[in-house]
Amino acid sequence: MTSADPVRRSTYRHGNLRQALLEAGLELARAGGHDAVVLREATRRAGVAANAAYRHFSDRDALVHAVSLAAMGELAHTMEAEQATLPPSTGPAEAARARFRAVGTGYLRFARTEPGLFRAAFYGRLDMTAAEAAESAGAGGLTPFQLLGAALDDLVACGVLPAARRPGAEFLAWSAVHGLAVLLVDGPLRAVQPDQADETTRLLLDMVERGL
Amino acid sequence: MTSADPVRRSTYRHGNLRQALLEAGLELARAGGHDAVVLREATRRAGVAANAAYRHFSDRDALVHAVSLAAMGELAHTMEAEQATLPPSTGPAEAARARFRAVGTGYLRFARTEPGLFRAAFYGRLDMTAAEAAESAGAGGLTPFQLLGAALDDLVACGVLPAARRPGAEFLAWSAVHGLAVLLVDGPLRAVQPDQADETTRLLLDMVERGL
DNA sequence: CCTCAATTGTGGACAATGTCCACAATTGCC
DNA sequence: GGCAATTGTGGACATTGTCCACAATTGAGG
Repeated sequence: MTSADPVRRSTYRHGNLRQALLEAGLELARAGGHDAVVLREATRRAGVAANAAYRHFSDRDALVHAVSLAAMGELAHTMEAEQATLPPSTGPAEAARARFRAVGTGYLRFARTEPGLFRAAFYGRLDMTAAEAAESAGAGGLTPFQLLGAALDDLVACGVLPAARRPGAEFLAWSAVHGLAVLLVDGPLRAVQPDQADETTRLLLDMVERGL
Repeated sequence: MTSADPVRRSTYRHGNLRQALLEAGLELARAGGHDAVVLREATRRAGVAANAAYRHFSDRDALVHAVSLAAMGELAHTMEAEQATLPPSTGPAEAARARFRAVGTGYLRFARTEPGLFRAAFYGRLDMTAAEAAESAGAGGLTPFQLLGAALDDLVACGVLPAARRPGAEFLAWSAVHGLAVLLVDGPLRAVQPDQADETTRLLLDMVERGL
């Protein structure tokens, strides 16, 4: 089942090829990560000749990069959704703590629910500009990285995290959560049972909270 | 400069093709990570027809996997070297702490020094058996994962780490260090300056020590 | 309304790669 | 000394990314 949906069109122009290619690329990435994003298959799904893609993406890499940003956007959505499910807390400090943990659990939920998109989100030859690009943002307009930063700011504002520890804290928390995600998704920990993964997630966030 | 060293040989048999392919694969991985390991190029460098590889590896994936294990072995060596440079410590607790940190700094040194091998070490469709395979061991016979476990055991033995926190601790420490490594090597943090990476490494290990 | 240039798609081609099949050279065991 | 297993070779095929020349369509300016 390589090519699906060979859309026949009557007009010579496609109309919205760039978007169609991006969506096809996202589907491919969802199924197999960034290196499952194959240009020709995307054009096939869009019902268009292979070369047409080059009118919208200079390169296969350009398509993959666009897919990366979109995948990061989906990650942001999952993180927002996780924060939205939080029960009302007792106090502001507890609320800030819960929001912070939700950033991590949302991140890991996404990685385990959409492993292909997760891998695609972080392997497109990207730098920090990608982590702050508007295309990578969720409904609230914040990228995953910015959601983490906001949660950390809240921790400081509520006195949970000493201000002296704030600088660079995003990279520490990010590293810990990202590391577990990578090990679970396509690292040596891929075989662990879901409930064990949940438990490890909890322990990891405990460690981060204590250690930050 | 695709194929180098087109070794001419007089005998029909190569003599040690498997090893030659593995070494060629390691060189390719060193230069470009696991997906730079291309079967035909490896055979070219070994001075042999492309199909000869199939007598020793069932698949390209099998070659990549062997390269992964070998790369993990090199990682183990770097970690051992890092531990070997430790100055004599004041007490056993300090020594255990230093050995533990050396595991992390060695890991990150390897990732930054040999990014290609590092990537290759962790993307070969591997599970925990790879982390404990003899091929992945260093001079001391321990794999990177086992070196970490030993360091944690020492922490417990010296009373630095409560025994109740020991179960699963390797996965927490590993996640944190691995995450930073991945973000630095081909994640969004690839552009940070070396001294900033050093500083972040230090902060990360502080966090882990406090939080474990 | 008509022309003409810019835009967007098409078709054919090329090199590279992983992998398969049939065949050849060599080795070593009985 | 013969014969079967092992190890390499040669040629082939499908797939992919990418390039070049060309075709269809669109839209702006006269």
